[in-house]
Amino acid sequence: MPENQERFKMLLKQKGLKVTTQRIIILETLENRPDEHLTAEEIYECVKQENPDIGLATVYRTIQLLSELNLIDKLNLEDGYVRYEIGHQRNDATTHHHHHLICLDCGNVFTFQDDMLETLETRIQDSMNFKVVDHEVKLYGYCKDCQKKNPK
Amino acid sequence: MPENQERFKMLLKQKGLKVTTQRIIILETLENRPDEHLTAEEIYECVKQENPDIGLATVYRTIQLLSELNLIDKLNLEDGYVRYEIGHQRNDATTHHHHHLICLDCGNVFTFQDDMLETLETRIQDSMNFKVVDHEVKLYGYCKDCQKKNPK
DNA sequence: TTGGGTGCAAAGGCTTTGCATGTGA
DNA sequence: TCACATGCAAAGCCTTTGCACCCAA
Repeated sequence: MPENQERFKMLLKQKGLKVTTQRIIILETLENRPDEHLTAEEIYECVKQENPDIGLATVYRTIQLLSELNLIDKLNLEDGYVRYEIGHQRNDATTHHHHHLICLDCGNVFTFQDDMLETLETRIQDSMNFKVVDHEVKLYGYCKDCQKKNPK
Repeated sequence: MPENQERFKMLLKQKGLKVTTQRIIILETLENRPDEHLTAEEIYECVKQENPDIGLATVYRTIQLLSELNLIDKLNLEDGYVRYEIGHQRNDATTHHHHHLICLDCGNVFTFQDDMLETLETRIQDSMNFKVVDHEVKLYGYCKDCQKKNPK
């Protein structure tokens, strides 16, 4: 798990950037919550518990940095906040993301992996002459628990 | 094509809302650009040519109304603007959208329809107990023309 | 007539930026 | 030492809201 941290430090050095306490804490915070999808404000709240003096601007700047380095992924649920999650391990070199199931009732976000999209991409590539390099899939609906709570 | 307009007028009356010049012009503007994905500001600029006195707030309010009535679709390209397009004709009762191909080079947005997603949805429904009611798919890559311009 | 609609300007709310100070290498 | 990083507050920017006036029905 601290694999990401090593990678982060390496990438920072490579770019002539500095390894600061704040940057490490922010990455750790995200690593400790692998299945959550936190807003900048939520990350800020978590991080403040470790380092009360940190500024929200630093959170925003670090998030942006982590995102550029592909260590975290963005997720936009169209509710006015951009959310972030630690990048999921990839054993190949692709930048393909996993996908999201968003419950319209409780708002929970679940993730899934499916390689059917690869087939779709090939099809698009052939039929429309469009070279796909990345994709994003969001499925909206009702999760198991919410279906039970509100049957019908 | 003015089918949407009739539908709009009907829905407005049904809800006790009024058919105003502004509302009609805004819908017409979107109908006249079926393959574009306009921001509120862009819609405002177009609409001002028909009615220079219109206010940006009215555009925002009408867009929201049209969106709630499912006459237009939202599209978020994560560039800080929400975009809108006239709803594409559906001969069934589903709310499924078409999908988008977004060129990372020229920024153009292309649309495509593919029913493979239905299969994916069924699969998710079975394997994860998640009842899918809507979906959104975005494929990022390079369009035909940009591939020609920048071969590699 | 009258309740919804519009225009304008101001306010909101998330995110970015400027600047003086702090700090890792 | 010194360039990069941080904190704070201010500014940006898209969007929403308050309010007085306007106009479909």
